[in-house]
Amino acid sequence: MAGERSTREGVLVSLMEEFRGCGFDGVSLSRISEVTGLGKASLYHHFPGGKGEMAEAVMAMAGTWLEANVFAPLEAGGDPAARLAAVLKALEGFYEGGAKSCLLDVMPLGGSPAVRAAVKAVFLRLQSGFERLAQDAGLPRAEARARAEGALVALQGSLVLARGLGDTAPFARALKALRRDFLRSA
Amino acid sequence: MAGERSTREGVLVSLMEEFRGCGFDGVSLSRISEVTGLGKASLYHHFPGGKGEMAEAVMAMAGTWLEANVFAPLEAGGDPAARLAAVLKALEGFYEGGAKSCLLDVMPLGGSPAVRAAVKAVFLRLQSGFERLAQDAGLPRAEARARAEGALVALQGSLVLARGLGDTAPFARALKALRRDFLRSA
DNA sequence: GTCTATAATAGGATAGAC
DNA sequence: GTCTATCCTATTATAGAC
Repeated sequence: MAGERSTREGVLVSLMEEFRGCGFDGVSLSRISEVTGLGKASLYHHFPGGKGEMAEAVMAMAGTWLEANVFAPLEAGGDPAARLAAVLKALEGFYEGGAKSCLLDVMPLGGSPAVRAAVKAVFLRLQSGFERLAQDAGLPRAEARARAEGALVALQGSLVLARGLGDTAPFARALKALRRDFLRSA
Repeated sequence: MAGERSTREGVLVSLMEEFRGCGFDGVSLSRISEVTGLGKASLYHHFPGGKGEMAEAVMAMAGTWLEANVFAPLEAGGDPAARLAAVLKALEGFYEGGAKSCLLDVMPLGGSPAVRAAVKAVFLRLQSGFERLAQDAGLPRAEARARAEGALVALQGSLVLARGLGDTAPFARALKALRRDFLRSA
């Protein structure tokens, strides 16, 4: 997910960094022009729909990344413990240990209905993916559902706390607790 | 905390609703003028520092509310179960059952250093307040610390999830779990 | 304390050359 | 595909009358 600046993907990576750092409304086209190295007109060549389309494209790219690094392990067969470890490691990297905010948190504010719909869809798929993982580990359906929601709450909440405190430790502790407890039998 | 629109407190209540609904950058002075019923010049009469000062005033008012409805019960003596119940009931009302976002989540994006400092201070005080409550219930210090952080994570995370899903149920479940488990002996 | 009016700037978006 | 130049609107903020 590293980005050469000249490719579309590189532009989107820079865009994502801006959006998750400042939120949709906090990012200006001038700023986007700076960080991507592209003039405003060039940006409109790539994203005729303007800032709204840029946000949707960022959500789509994040979706692609999630597909490969989170949904796939969650929904694949195989050892639940290994799948959990893979997912948490991927998320730890994505959030840079708690230093970066989550698009699912910051994008709904100011984002278009399409962006909000994407956020909702991702939350639902994460929920069912974690639920599937917990069930594969032998947990009953109701308990699996509760743990899946708990995992999403822990990830989002600890990121909010980490940002507010300017300290990544809460996120690190949340990951540690998930590794320890998520699959533990009831 | 109900607001007549003409008093300073009423203006601040309207302001807080806007800020927590759209974030700092998502709120314009025109919008603020609409919802408060005051012209822009009048707003600058009350808040010479402009939007930044309005945000700081909102944080201050929220701090006052927290003082009376959350910090006081957390830090008071008396039955821990009753204090927990009072705090959670107050928070449930403040967030309207999960329908409203938290300033601690949305204000750091775009907010001034003063606002971010206020957010951090509130998180620290909440952390130590919940920790005190758990200790008063007989939990060892380390466990009390962990539960306090867990409570903040659960509140923030469930609010993020509720907003993203457009469904207050995660917040309701988080409150229920806190009522059930926060003081339970280890 | 509130208003109307207005400035000054930043924001999103487009035209047209290269 | 990218650029410079420009447009239009919204935004923040202020002046000055009442």
